Amino acid sequence: MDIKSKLWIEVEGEPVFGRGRRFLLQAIDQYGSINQAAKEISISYRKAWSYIKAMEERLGIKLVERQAGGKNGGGAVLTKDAREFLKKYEQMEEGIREIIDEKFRRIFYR
Amino acid sequence: MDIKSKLWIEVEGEPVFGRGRRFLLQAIDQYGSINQAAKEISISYRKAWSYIKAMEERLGIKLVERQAGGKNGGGAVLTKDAREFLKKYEQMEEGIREIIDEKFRRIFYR
DNA sequence: ATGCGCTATGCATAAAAGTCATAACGGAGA
DNA sequence: TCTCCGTTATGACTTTTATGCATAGCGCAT
Repeated sequence: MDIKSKLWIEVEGEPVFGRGRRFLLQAIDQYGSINQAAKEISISYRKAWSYIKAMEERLGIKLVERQAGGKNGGGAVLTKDAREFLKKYEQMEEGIREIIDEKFRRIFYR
Repeated sequence: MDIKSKLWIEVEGEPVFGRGRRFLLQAIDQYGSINQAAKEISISYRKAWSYIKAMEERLGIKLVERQAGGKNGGGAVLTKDAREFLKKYEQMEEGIREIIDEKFRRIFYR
């Protein structure tokens, strides 16, 4: 028996940011390409693209600067806003998992 | 922008208990009927029934004692095991929401 | 006997998620 | 200049999951 938790941010009742999207942005930052990032975190390009589109629409912020064609076929980089948002979200998650796990052990397996 | 969180328990990777199921069991306890409970928390009887079935199968514990037919058409009551489980889960949720909300405000709206 | 409100469940429908196919872009190298 | 490559960008289809509908059976009370 395991405890699980999710943490996400909504705008007008629609999810805009969570763990999966965090992974995606981090991977884009690392690999410089949506395509490569998607492969790395094992989701389809289509899905990654939809995530980004939805995030940007709902937050009203440009998160990923894209280029189709050109050197290496193009690529994508995070905007400054994206980095700031990411940082805040990381702080948000920090420590929460531990609190929950500890509580679970204490209550269910004391 | 709001922060949301979910907390649930899994057995072998399958969810067995979360907030929705907690509401359901509490409502059954209160109303003495799956049907009435489902109406009260605005889900279909079908869904409530599926929840209970899955929970019982995965936990391997009988949670709800049911009777079809009889006085008042029958009804349902929680088993002792269900009450114990419910109590533990309630303790589990307690305080976590507050921690998350506080953290969210501090980080995103400081 | 009949009615009532309940449990029980198969089946159809709807919604969501995932997959596939295709187009366009623009630098690099032949 | 022209083709190739890896990328972004989407529409359309398929598969899976969730939801809702319809119907049957139960047993007390009247």
